[in-house]
Order: sequence, then C-alpha cells, then structure tokens
Amino acid sequence: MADDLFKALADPTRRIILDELTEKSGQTLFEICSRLSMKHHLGMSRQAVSQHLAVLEGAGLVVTRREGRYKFHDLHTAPLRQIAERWLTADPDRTEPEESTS
Amino acid sequence: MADDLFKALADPTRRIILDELTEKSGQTLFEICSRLSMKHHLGMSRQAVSQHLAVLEGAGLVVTRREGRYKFHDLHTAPLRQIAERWLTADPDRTEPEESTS
DNA sequence: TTGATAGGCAAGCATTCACTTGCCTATTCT
DNA sequence: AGAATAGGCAAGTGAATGCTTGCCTATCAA
Repeated sequence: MADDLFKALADPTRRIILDELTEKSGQTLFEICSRLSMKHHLGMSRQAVSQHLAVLEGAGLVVTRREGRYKFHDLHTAPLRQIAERWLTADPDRTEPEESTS
Repeated sequence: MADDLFKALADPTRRIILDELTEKSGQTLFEICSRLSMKHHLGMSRQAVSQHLAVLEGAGLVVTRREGRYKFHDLHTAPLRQIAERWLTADPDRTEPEESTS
C-alpha cells in the first residue's frame, strides 16, 4: 500500500504531473499532455501520460471522475501526509528545522 | 537532486533500513544486515545492503563516519521535510488533516 | 450516419534496478 | 606476521519500469 505511493513518486514525470494538478486540478488527459509538452518540453505519447495517471491513481494521489467523454483528474494529497512523518517522529537530527521557529 | 531522494525512498528495503536507523542511529553495515535478517526476515547479501546504504547516502538521507575499520551510518531526515510540502502548499483537498486540529 | 474527439487495452522493446558472486583492501586481535 | 573482521569494487543476471505502436470503444457535433 505504501509501496504504491513511494513508487508513484519515484518518477520525475509523475511528480511534474502532480505539480500541474496542484496548479489546476480537474484536468483531462489531453490537457495534461499538452501542459507536459508546452511547459516542460516532454514529448511523450498520450498513452505514456495515461499510464502515469493510472499509477498515480493506484497510489491514491489522483482521483478521477467521468463526465461524458471527458475524464477529469483531481489531486488527492491525503496520502502524502503520512510520508515524511514516518521517520520524522524519532528525528535524531533536528539540525535545521527552519530559521528560528518564530 | 530531488530525484535521488524519491528514488531512494522507492524501495521497500531502503525504507526499512531508514526505520532501523530511526530506532537506532549510528549502526554499522553488519549491524543493519543482521537486523534486516532477524527482525524482517530479509535474507540479503551484505553487498545488497551496502548498495542500498550507498543509495540512501547519495540521497542525503544517511550520513556516514568512519572510525577505524567501522563505518557508522546515521540518519539525516532533513531532506524529508521538503517532500510532502511540495504538493501540500496549494492543497486542494483538505478533507482529513487530522481529527480537529486542537 | 459519418467523422472527429477523448480515452482504453495489450503486446513489444530498451533501459534501469536489485541482487548475486568473486575478488580485493584496510584495520584489529593474537 | 598471520588470521579474522569490516567493508569496497565490478561484472553479470533476471525482473521491473517507462515508453511506443497499433488497434478498439465511447461520446459528441455535422
């Protein structure tokens, strides 16, 4: 379960997709495709992006809803919350938490 | 740079190593090996574990110090802090942050 | 109904990745 | 010095991963 999450985040393209969905949630596959192509110069096939979205959905980071022939992809950040906390609990090196916790 | 971090976290064995270093920082390679074998029933060669530690060190999650013939591995959680925050900033679905932020 | 748009399925390919095996170096103990 | 301990380097292997290509389904507009 957690494995899917970390594996999903392991790919740079998928992280960019999350960035784009953060900027604008509820995008279609084609919309994400063109954003990757335009903004990030990633010339990938539509299927490649579709597969990435499937992985993200499998990890629970993206939820989808169908409307007619459109399928909208929404970001779901809930699974991210547990990530860092797994090792930050015991936290042996609180060297630079931030500049002076004001 | 961030790529090394996410790639390092993508492997379940490496995450367990981080768990073990969280429980007790400053372990040697052999100490980690036997913990993986005993507690987690992971019968891996010493080199396999060594390679995992190299990946974790490359990601900045583990720092090492040599003393004589021993090499101690310490957890360094600083890189973890930036992870979740990357997509939690805009945060479109604050559904369940925790039970009532008291 | 025809054509265009939005998306899906599945096989194939090339690279990456985790792990092993074999051998080598460095430090410590007797 | 010699043996044991702690670790490192590098080539090889099998499986997983990212991506492509080809074809198929579903919805909407003309």
